[in-house]
Amino acid sequence: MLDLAILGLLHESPMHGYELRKQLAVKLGAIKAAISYGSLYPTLRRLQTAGWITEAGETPADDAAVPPLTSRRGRVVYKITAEGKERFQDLLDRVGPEAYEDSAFGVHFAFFARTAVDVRLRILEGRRRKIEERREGFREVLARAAERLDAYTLELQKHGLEAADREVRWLEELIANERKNNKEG
Amino acid sequence: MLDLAILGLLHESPMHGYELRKQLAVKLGAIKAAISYGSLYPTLRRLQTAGWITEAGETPADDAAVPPLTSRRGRVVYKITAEGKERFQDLLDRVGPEAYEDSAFGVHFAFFARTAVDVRLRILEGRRRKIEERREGFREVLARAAERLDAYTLELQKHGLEAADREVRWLEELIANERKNNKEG
DNA sequence: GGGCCGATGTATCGGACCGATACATCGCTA
DNA sequence: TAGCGATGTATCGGTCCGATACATCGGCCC
Repeated sequence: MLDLAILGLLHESPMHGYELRKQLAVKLGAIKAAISYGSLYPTLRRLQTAGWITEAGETPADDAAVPPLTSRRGRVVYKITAEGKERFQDLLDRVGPEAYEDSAFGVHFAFFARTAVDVRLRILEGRRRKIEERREGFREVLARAAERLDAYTLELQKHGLEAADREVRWLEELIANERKNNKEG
Repeated sequence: MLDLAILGLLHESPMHGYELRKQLAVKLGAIKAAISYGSLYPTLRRLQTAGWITEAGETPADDAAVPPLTSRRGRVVYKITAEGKERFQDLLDRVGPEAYEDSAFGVHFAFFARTAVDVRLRILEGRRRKIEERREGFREVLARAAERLDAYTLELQKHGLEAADREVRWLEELIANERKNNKEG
């Protein structure tokens, strides 16, 4: 998941870790909290080892005269490689059922602008189906067992039902739009 | 987090792992997906080692005549201990900022029926503050950088804003209710 | 001038939690 | 009677988080 997000951002422009995290927090803000450094830096190293990104060395030392006693560790700027771009497209296209899960869906959606139309539709419809099932779960609980639940659990179920319902409608809209643009374009 | 959820459920009645997971899926359905066995069973063992739960042995072998060749491993029913109940109350009462986070908030809320009024209010207000901040974030992005975002990212931000807005209003309602009942009761 | 603080920046470690997998039993139905 | 889906316990590898550490830089107040 992080792989996709990081490759996607670096695809737009080279960046160092800190910046990456901030941009990610904005881009995925609606979906999940900012990712932690405990995930980010190890992942960056892994991506680098895999050859999908490289260090692009921030303005390489024109102040080499400065004694390296306090080994001045500056920012590390990463950029995506050609292999990285391939890998990115691969991750975008090869969508399994995971793509409908809460976290993965958000990341995929965030890069829809770079995703093929049919893949977009497949993801949106899969997601819709999933949320519909979730909604059905809430309905059943509320219909069959409402009297056995305490007030707060009940409230949580109702809130969940409402949220699911709204997400389904949101997805319907997006799907309709996608289909329309698909025909017109 | 799991500790709280499991102790809470076992506080209501003894249960075995599988059942625990199902009940949890219902109780927390609005918040998070069902917890995995890879989390559940290790946690059960941990809670048992800590002395907070014990095995309550499903109707202890009145069929001891059956040869134990196929070491018939039946269901393992767990029940909460006195120490476990103390621990549960402790977890309910000692609320730090984690309790406002997405996952933790849901679990805390699910056991509000067993939570003191002032603690309930503190959690609800903390949560509201947190979501208000999130909402503010969306507003700022939309106001300051909308033209620089692609259509999908924009859509995600708008959806996030709306969801945050609705959650704040939901929390307002709950808080108002809590205050009213507090005075009346 | 000097000290402090918050933002910027890289990095690690332990632990929480998940997804896949394995394996066994039970009751139903084809 | 064979197969299948639900029930049930359990482990393993891997992803990701939260806390923590440490260093620099700019601005602010005294």
